[in-house]
Amino acid sequence: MTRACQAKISDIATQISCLQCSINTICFPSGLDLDIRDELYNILNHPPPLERGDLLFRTGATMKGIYAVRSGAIKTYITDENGQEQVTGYYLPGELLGLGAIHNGRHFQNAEALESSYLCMIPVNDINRLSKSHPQIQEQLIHLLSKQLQNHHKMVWHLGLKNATSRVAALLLNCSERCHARGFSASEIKLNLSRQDIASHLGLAVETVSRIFGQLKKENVITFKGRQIDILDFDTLNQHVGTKMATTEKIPRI
Amino acid sequence: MTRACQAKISDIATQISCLQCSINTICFPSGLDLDIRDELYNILNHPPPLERGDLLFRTGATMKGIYAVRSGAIKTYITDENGQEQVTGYYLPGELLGLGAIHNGRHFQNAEALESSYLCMIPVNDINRLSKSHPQIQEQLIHLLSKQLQNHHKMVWHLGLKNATSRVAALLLNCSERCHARGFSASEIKLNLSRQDIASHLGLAVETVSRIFGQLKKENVITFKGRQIDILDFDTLNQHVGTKMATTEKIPRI
DNA sequence: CGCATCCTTGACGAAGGTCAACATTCGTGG
DNA sequence: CCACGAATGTTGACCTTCGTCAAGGATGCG
Repeated sequence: MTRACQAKISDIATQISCLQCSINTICFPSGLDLDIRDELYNILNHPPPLERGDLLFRTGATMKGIYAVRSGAIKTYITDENGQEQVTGYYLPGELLGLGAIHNGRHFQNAEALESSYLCMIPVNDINRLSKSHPQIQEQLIHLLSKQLQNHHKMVWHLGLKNATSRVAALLLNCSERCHARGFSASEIKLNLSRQDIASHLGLAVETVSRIFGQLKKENVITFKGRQIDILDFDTLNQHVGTKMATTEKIPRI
Repeated sequence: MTRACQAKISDIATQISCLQCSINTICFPSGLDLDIRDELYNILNHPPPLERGDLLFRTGATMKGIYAVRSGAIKTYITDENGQEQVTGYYLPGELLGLGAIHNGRHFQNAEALESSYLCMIPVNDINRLSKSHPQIQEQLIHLLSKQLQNHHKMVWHLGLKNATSRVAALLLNCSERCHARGFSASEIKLNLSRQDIASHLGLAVETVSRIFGQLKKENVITFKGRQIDILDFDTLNQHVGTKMATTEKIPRI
């Protein structure tokens, strides 16, 4: 499954700068002394580029540091005792992965590149060392962890939806929202998960996913060619999920 | 829905001491000066006890602090535009809730007591103030956030299982594991979610949950009376989920 | 060009949702 | 303490949705 990690990163369309990267508040927190910013920049580690199918880490592996996707895409999955994969998440440029391993130093799932991918990594030792002298770094980390936790709450919500179309709609909107948050198009998304990956993530059969995609296309809700998806009708997708996604900013009702 | 928050906490069986509480590493980190421990103890806030049905916080509400369940049980849920509840999680004694709101100061979901419940609360301002002088507090918070993130990865995995029995089995094992981690019995669990709550959480119909419970009882995998459940056969439940749950400590494969 | 992988489509059957009736539990007030 | 009603849980019959199996296309890579 794993191949040599020698990649030609051809697809720079999905590459982002540190400005859009969600890790940049760690790398370059505002208000820090210049020497610390330099130091942070120096410890920022660039692992070898990954090609499609390369593993970034495995279940049980020792955590080396926090990864940020710079370009490409990563999926995480669990493998059960029969060798069946179950996709638990996907990570787009600017997003962090591996945070769940901080507390015990071991990864809980496998992480695999969906396409040629560049990553940044902050070694865990350096974080610990630097954060002793600079509490701001920890503050930022808490912020990021909390945000990711909230994203997972959303995911739990979406996976609890009762029918297949709703779950697919939720996935599409979630992907759209995350792309948009990173400065990409909200409507033209490239979700590099295979139909099998999507099915596995949502607890569906591949054929069901394929049929739902076909159905949504027929109803002019989306168009797609392979894994390039264009959302035409956000309202209909939102109706399937049952509520607007932008609940984060909802006005308190009392 | 909400009633007056005047509770007689009669069920002290599920009450735990600070020793088993997952917040205690924040409240009383080892190696801290005595005066700081005193200060931490003083800022620890005890909100009025909740009765079944009382809301702890609502979607969109300003986050006041981090809550820890001391006794009782709390569920979190999202309400869609049709007023339909969808349960996104439940919290047992010793567990924290509200961590997902740290990054933006607003709660994303509703939290409601499933039974008479005591909580502890650390006001967010005090955490911020104290952690400036005591980085250990932040370290602990990062640890706890990471752990909860990993729990959510598990939940995403469980909700992606393809059939109803697997998802119910995963819920039971998850509850059992969490009870056990707090020093309660792993086999005799009191899951105070209604069948409707369980169904909503797992994306099933109430009747399906009821039938699966009945089926598992007939197969001598569990027994139950109302919401008091005894697990008789962990192996069968694990087989339904497809893998051992105790993957956290799994040996790395390379 | 040819093979492998991924995706789509159809036919069929099984799993689970819906509707309805009934049972049980729990809280309330007499 | 009992009686009543509301809320919760269970069971059965039926029907929809989704999974399975099988075949055929599309796409990409060597």
